[in-house]
Amino acid sequence: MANSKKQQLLFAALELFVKQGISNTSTASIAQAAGVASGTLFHHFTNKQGLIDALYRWVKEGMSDGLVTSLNLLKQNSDALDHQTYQEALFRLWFESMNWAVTHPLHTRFFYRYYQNQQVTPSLQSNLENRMLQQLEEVLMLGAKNGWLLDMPMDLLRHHCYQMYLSTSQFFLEQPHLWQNPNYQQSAFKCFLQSIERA
Amino acid sequence: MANSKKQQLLFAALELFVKQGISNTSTASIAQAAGVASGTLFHHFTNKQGLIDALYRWVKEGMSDGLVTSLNLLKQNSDALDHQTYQEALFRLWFESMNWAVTHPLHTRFFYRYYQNQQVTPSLQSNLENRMLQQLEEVLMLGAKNGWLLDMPMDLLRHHCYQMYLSTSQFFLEQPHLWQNPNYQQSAFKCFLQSIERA
DNA sequence: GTCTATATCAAGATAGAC
DNA sequence: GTCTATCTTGATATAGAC
Repeated sequence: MANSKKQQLLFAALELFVKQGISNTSTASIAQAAGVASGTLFHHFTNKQGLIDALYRWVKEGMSDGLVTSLNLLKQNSDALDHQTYQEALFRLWFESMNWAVTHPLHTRFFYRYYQNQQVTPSLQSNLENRMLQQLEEVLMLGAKNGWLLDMPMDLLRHHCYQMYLSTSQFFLEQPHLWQNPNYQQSAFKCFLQSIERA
Repeated sequence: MANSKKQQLLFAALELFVKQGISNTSTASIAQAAGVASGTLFHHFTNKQGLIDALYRWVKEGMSDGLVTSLNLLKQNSDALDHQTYQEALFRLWFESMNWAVTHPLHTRFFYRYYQNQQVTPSLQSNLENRMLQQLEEVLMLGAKNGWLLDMPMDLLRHHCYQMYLSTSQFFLEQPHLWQNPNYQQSAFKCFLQSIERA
């Protein structure tokens, strides 16, 4: 079946890329790991770069999907929003993101490692990136408008939040058992919240 | 002269790796850019990996050198240390780091891009990494001991600080003119300080 | 769509003169 | 230490049968 082989190839590539790096992984070995002939890979993807980009898109969309739900919930009730509800919404967003990272180690590692690396076509990368940053900005605007957040330039704030999400998820990804530890879980969020709240 | 050619090769590699990525850069093109014969590269480095690792070490040591000075200043006066002096020391440390990043864009980009990427030999990478993290921990212990910092697990705190340094320097590196803007400069530090201080 | 077999080629690395 | 010339390999990508 067409789609099945394509999926198998993507998944095999994900595993190998994370384990050994993209440039150390030959298309032949991907095909083999997927249980597919080497020529078949080039039926589904125009070339190795095409496979890399498709994989990146696939992974990134998986990451976004989880967030979009939480984000929409928050934006629906944006008219009558009090400070506490906003904080709780931020927490849910944060929590879901971390949870997704810890439960999808391969995806997260791949994304994190090839984020801003020339091995993924840069234009594709920044397109997907911008979509996510834009959504994040909407959420932050809600808080800034109400004076709940630090008075700082929005682009810097947005960058900071995004990077804190990336770096914290990376921390828990490396040590998943710490994500089960309430002290770590709460400290991480407190640190995040404190970094952006108006003092 | 021996050392000169070696340096030229390192610098040419730095430029090309940052511009096109490591795997898209052939040893031949590095030699050419350095104005050196292709065989000469393999006299100075055992192979391409050797060059990559040497470059990584070189860059990382350049980054650390600046910090060590600031760090020592702080540790010398650690006996009689008040809160304000500690905050000022943190600021100096932060400021020097950012400044170094903005004034050394190639080094910083290279480091940032190949940080935790399989393209640099992992054991080398974590050795250099640990040295820096250990120094950072000493500084944070000073603050934690006096109850000035958020009561959170030290490994998480250390990771957070290191990542904030990386991500913020990356922000200003992409837009160097914003580093000249006091509002951005102060906001960034405030955000950092607020994220780790006891409320 | 999938396979096998193979063409092509570029890049890493070496040999040996200077 | 540096150069030129060359070897070798392994990976991408294609051709063509099924």
